[in-house]
Amino acid sequence: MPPDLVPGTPKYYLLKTEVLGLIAGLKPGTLIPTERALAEKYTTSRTTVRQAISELVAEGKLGRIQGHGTFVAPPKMTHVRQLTSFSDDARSQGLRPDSRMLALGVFTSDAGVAARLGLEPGDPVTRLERIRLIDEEPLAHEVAWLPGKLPRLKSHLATSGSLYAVMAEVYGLRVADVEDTVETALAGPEDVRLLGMEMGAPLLVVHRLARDAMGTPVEWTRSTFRGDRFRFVSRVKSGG
Amino acid sequence: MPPDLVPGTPKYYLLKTEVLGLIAGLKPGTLIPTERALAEKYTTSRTTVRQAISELVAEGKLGRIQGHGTFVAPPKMTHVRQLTSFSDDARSQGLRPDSRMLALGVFTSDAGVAARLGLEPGDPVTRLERIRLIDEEPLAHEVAWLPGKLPRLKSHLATSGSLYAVMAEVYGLRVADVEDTVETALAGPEDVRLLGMEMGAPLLVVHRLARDAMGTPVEWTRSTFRGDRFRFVSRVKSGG
DNA sequence: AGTTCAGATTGGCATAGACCAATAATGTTG
DNA sequence: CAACATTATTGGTCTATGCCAATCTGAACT
Repeated sequence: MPPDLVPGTPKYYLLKTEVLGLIAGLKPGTLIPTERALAEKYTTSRTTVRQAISELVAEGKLGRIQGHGTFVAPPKMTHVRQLTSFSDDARSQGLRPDSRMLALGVFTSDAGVAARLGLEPGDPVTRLERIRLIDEEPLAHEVAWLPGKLPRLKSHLATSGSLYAVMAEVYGLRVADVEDTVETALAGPEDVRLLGMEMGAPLLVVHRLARDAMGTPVEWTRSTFRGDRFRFVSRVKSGG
Repeated sequence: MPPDLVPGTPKYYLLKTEVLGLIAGLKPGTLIPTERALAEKYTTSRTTVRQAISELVAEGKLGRIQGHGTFVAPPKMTHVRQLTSFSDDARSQGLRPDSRMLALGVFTSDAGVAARLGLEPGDPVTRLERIRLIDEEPLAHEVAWLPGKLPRLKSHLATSGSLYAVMAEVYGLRVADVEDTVETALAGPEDVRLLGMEMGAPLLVVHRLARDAMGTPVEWTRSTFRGDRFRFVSRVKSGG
């Protein structure tokens, strides 16, 4: 192990840099030594090795499977979020996008949803919950709230696949501008189940409020992205 | 402790929910019981307590100071990132923005910076490194690369404070559109030193490429935000 | 009252070891 | 040969414990 140049740097952090050097240049999927082997090699405890590995996993540099081993992770994918739809964006990058609908229904809005969509609490709203996939891999968990009832949305979605296209062409809801709020969170059991990620790994939580040309809200969405596998891009063009 | 409704949920995660309930409604700054006290109260080990607390700290719900204790963290602040400047944005929200310049100089561009700014490697570029503060608190660490030499930038910045204003008014570099890439990372010793955060806490790393009306790059910036304390908002208006 | 220094308190890091759960490898059996 | 049962391997969780570092407390001393 290289010398501790900055006094006070924890051992697990030094080990982390060590492992980083170890995997530099290795192909994604390559197995690295087991935790027990690393602990012995660097004369430390498995606890310390696990702290180092855990951070590298959280950063998306390593992956691990219980009973199998720890391996070099594939590089992050980029998700471009524009005014256009998820599926069109992905396809334009040469990726294979897909969606799995988990739930679709009409509810009476609570205070939070009503405030965001500019409705009165109790007004009907449509709730659409989906898993977004790219190349068969879960990318995000989305819950979208749309104002009103939107009859036969399910069949329209099955045909088109693109929510924004259906909103515009069938219901006349045209998105003119959006506001994205990005923050971090850590994966809990729900995220682990839906997105197949690690407990405690960082998430990008994106809230989107979309409005039409009149400034009337037409969509309120909460998306949960795997922070270890994806980046998020948003383009802002000035009105001129 | 409430029953383990989902079989297999780790004890540290149950404890996390427990502590969340404990701090619900408490004012920011309120101290919670010590790690040793919590371990005894919930008949578990300090290691498990620390795993639960550490995740709550990473999520920005708790803070802790060695030798002092663990306390309820203040709510996240919102940073709106528009085409306008950091300082104007912050002031419009009633916050007190500030900057500390760490370094300013002219360099010959390496391959990465040259590619992003549309230059040839070796062309001169200006590098500006700053810490962004809101209400005296470090918010972000920024390194900006601007094409060319920009003479007397330092004194101009000292007068105006706003980089975008100086770029436009003095050097004729007008930002017409930007592309932000957001991803997660974990805090290392450098981030801890500059932003005063926890080792291993999640960061929002934002890369911004700004172009003028002709599509010529005028700024390439890497910003590191504290994910536990801030959210990031970007507004996209359609050209129509 | 103010200062200084010693101890107690609290979080930060690390160790050693145990057992569980998922996977892979192996051997056995029909 | 295929299907199944057994065993070994590997990561996941948890315990118990020790020492270090930063902070706070309070007594002793100006």
